[in-house]
Amino acid sequence: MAATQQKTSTSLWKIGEVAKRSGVAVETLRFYESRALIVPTGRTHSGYRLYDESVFERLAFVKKSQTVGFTLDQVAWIIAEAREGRRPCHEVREMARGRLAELDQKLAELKRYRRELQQTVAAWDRVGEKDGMICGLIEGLDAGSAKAPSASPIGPRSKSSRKGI
Amino acid sequence: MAATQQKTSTSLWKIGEVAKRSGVAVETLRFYESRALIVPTGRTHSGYRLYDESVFERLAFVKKSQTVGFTLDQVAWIIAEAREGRRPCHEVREMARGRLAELDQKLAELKRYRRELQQTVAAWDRVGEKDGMICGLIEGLDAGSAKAPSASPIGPRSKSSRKGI
DNA sequence: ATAGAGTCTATAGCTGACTATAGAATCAAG
DNA sequence: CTTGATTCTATAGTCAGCTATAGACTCTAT
Repeated sequence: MAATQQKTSTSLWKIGEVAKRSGVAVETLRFYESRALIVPTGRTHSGYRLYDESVFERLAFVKKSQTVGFTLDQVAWIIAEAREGRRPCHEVREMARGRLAELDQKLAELKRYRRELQQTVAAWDRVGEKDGMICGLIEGLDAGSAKAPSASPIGPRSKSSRKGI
Repeated sequence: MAATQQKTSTSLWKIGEVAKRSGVAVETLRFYESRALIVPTGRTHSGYRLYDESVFERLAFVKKSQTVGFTLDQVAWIIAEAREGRRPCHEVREMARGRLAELDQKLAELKRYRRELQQTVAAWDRVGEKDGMICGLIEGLDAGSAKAPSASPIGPRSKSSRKGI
């Protein structure tokens, strides 16, 4: 009775313990619950959430899904389907296919950005410090001349190494 | 004197006209002004913004900068520097270098995601429909087992097919 | 008994780049 | 002169996935 952690045959975990073991922050766990991604097995008399082992598998599922690029909404949908006894394999595959296509598109995009940036830098090196524009950022290359209303003016966000590809 | 558009030697544009010609939305133009990216040459007696030709070059600069991945804050900084007569070429190059590194990192990340996703899909094909977990999304591969508190659990966003899978 | 850690709910803020709304004024055409 | 488009300012909302705060409880160790 004096054990540091009380373990029944199927041990139950408080949210902080789950956080520590899973690496997912406490607030995030509650947030996940609000998004129907996880559900505590029960509560203590005082309202503390209690999780069983399966939460770790579930969190792994969520993480894995995120890793391959699914949104939390998608993951929640999959989980809901599975909970209702359905096996949304077909749809999940569709999602995966869609995500793969997106990934390829983004890869191509990023490669384009990269090439463009490198060429711009190279152009600076050639041009040196001419006057007129700021460090030759525009004249460096002539793509994207702000005259096309149709093409989507895509701009990648980047702050530093935040998440978001 | 009865022309559709009054043009002086250096013609001035109203915000809607700038929007139409540049492809940048009116609200975005005002937003850019609030971020010190553009400034109207003047105003009409009634307060309408008036832009001269140079705004298009400026917008091109902004777009170009976005294309290579600079944030609006960075662009604003560059513009402010240039306006004060400085030539922030060195810093701009630093930014570019940093951005290039980021780009490479993200490229690598995306490639990793892609590979992982493809392997997961392939694993599904091999495994078929086993029971236990949802469509084998977890067992398909064993990376990212939600046990590592240190490594940042990076997850890319993707909207794609919102509701209908 | 009390300090301090952990947990609870509810709500608001963060990131970046917009986008939308409300309500008023102004302008151009018929 | 009236209608409708355009513009103005100021403020709030969007997206996704968290993250932080406030204020109240509860649990554990000394």
